[in-house]
Amino acid sequence: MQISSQTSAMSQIWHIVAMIPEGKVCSYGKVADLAGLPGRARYVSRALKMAPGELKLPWHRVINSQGKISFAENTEPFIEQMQRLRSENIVVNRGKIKMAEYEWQPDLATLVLSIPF
DNA sequence: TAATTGACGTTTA
DNA sequence: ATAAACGCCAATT
Repeated sequence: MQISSQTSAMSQIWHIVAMIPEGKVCSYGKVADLAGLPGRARYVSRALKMAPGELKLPWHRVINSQGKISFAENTEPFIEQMQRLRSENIVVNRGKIKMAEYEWQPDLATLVLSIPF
């Protein structure tokens, strides 16, 4: 694996995801915005897929803007994500949750000071 | 080198 | 509420 500017962008994303607190969720697009990559929601999904397992990122707390799990229903990862969310007291119905109730509201000051430039 | 693929989002119908 | 049509672009094929 090559350390490059791309890796840097991914690490930005990883830092953001790592900050999502238990019992809360954040959309791919929002993570991208917070990481300074507007319009790059798809890149967030790639970054999560490429993330080393040792980082133990709370990847299950990242869902799409419609409040739904993005893995196809009944697939192994879909089921795991749903179980992980429920284990944090998040109500999930048909892979969908109520965004208004669980969306993470990041504190900008903490955010800025937590991310390396 | 070129084409396809996605753990997505917004706009439009 | 649902769905299609775009836009996006690194990684994969």
